[in-house]
Amino acid sequence: MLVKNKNFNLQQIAESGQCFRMNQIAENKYSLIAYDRYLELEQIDEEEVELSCSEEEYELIWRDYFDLDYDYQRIIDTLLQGKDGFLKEAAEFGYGIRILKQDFFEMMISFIISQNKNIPGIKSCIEAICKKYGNYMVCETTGVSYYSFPAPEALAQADLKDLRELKVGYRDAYILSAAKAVAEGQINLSVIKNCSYEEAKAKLMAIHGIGEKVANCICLYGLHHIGVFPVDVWIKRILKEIYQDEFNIRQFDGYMGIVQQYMFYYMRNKTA
DNA sequence: CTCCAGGCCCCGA
DNA sequence: TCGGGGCATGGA
Repeated sequence: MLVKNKNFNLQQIAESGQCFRMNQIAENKYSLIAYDRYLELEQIDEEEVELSCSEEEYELIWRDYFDLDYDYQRIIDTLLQGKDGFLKEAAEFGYGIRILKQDFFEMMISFIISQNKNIPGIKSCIEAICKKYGNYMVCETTGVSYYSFPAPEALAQADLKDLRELKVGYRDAYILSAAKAVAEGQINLSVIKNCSYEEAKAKLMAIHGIGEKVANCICLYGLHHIGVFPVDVWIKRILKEIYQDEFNIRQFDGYMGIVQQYMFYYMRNKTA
């Protein structure tokens, strides 16, 4: 299944720090596990990506997952035509990144794990959790075996000692409280999906182990509130060192989260 | 070896 | 309401 889009770059997305189960498997080729499925993707050229799935599956899952009906070029152009030098560089550098519409529960747990961890560390914890609490599956089209991300009910039955063995550290209780909140109904997906950003954030922050930053990431990546501006150590560094703490986060009202993604990605990689 | 990571909780002021 | 210490652990 061939997809044409001017702003669809696999490497950029895989390394953007928003998804943790997308990995390079060969030159220009990536694997992805999401929504209980396994997908392989190949960057054919700057504007073309080949997906290892049928057109039906693409229409059902991946078109929406990669937010392919949203015009990211418009935002890139806005930044490139603006007066802000840092944002120009960030837009040029982050060209091809999109904000994925990932699974809500997976984002909850992934960003709880993310606190005080680097991205390779986050990934290894998530894989360990999938292997222990997810389902063993085999992809029909590729024959590749993998573990799905666990359902809330499965993870809610974990005990702290077992979680600790997966090297999640002090986040064990946070993971458990979040899984129980979903499994027991305090957080209901169909309800929170229809909440405003403020309501969703408040519900999330009521969970032990979810603060403002993690709640914002869940809202942005798990609920697709693209106006949200998560502030982590890298963004803090930008706000202080580049803008002397005078950055106006209201200047891109309604899509500040996308701009944030370009800023984060540029700052994290430009000196690496 | 040391330093740091897409932070949060908890405590004392 | 705000600031700082403590926290588990692996990667660099």
